[in-house]
Amino acid sequence: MTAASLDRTDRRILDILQREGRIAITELAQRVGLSTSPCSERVKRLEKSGVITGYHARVSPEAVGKTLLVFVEIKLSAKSGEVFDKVRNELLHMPEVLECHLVSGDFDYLVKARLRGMGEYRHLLGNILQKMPASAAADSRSYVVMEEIKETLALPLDR
Amino acid sequence: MTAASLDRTDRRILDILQREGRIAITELAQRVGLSTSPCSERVKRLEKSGVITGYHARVSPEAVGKTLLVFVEIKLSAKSGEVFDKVRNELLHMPEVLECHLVSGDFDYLVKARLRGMGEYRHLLGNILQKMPASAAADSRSYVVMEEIKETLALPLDR
DNA sequence: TCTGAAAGGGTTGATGG
DNA sequence: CCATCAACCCTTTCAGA
Repeated sequence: MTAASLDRTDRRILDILQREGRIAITELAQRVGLSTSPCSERVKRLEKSGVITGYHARVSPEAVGKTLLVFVEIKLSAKSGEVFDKVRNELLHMPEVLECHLVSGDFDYLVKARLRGMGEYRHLLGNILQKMPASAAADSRSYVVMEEIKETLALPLDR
Repeated sequence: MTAASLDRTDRRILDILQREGRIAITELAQRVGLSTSPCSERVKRLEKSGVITGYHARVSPEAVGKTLLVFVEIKLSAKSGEVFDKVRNELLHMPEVLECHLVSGDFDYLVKARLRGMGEYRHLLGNILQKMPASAAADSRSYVVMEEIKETLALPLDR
C-alpha cells in the first residue's frame, strides 16, 4: 500500500493515466513500449496494490453552476476529541465541501467548497458554525477565489 | 461551455463518471436506463461541450512518496500586474504545486503542494520567494496538513 | 516478464421506430 | 431522442519463450 517499488514503466503508465484516465490499454501499451498483455497486467497490479485509487471524470464547475470557490479556515475554541469528531463528520457529509484538512498552525480545519453563489455560502457557514457543540463556538475566516491559476491531482513522478 | 441544459439523465451520467471514470459505456447505459448508443452519444456530447473536461487516474500520494501536504499563503508586497504574472508563471510550472488560487482577503495566493518531505518544502519556499522581483519580497505562511479528512473533485449535481 | 494469437466482450455507426 | 444490430476494436487469457 505504501511503496510497491515502481519501475520506470510503472511511472510512465501512472503519468499517462493521471492525465488521460480513459485511454485504451492498447494505446497506453504502445506509448510505453509494451504489448497490451503486460501493460494490462501492470495497470491491474497498480489498481489492486492501491497505487491507483480510482478513476474520475472531471466536471467543469461553471457548467454545473458552481461558480464560487471559497476556502474557509475554521478555528475551534473547545478542542476536545469529541468536538473535532463532530465537526469532522459534519464536513465529511456536506457535498459542497470538496476538501477538508486538519492543519497545524493558527487554525484547525481548512475547508474548500464550490458553491452556487452567496446564498449557498451563507448556508454552508451557518451549517458549519451552528451544528457544533455550543461550547465550541468556532471562529472562521473565508477567502474567495478570484482566479484559479491551477488545479490538478496529478502528482509528479520523477522519471 | 457554460450551461448546456443538462437533463436528469445527463446528471446521472456525470454523477457516475465522477466516481467511476473508467466504467464501460454498456454498464453506464444500464445504470441510467438507456441502451449503449444514446448513452455513448451523451457522454461524447458532454465531453465536446466542455462539461466533462477530462478523465484522470488518482494516484495515492503515499505510494509515490509524497507524504507531506502543505498549504502556503503568499502575500505580495508589490502588487503590480507584472509581479502577479511572474509569480503566477512560476507557480504554474512547479509540478509539486497541485493548486494555486488568487484570492481576495488578507493575502494574495493560496498554494497547495504535495512534497516528499521537509527538504522539498524548503526548496519550494526558496523557489517561490527568491524567484520574485526583488521589489516584491513576499510574505508567506504555511500550514502543514496533519489529517486529510476529505479530498474530492466530484461536484454535487442536485438530481 | 514479455510476445503473439484467439476468444469474448465493448464500442460505434447505420438503420428504423 | 431511443433501440437494434453488425462490423470493428479492445481486452483478457493462455501457450510458449
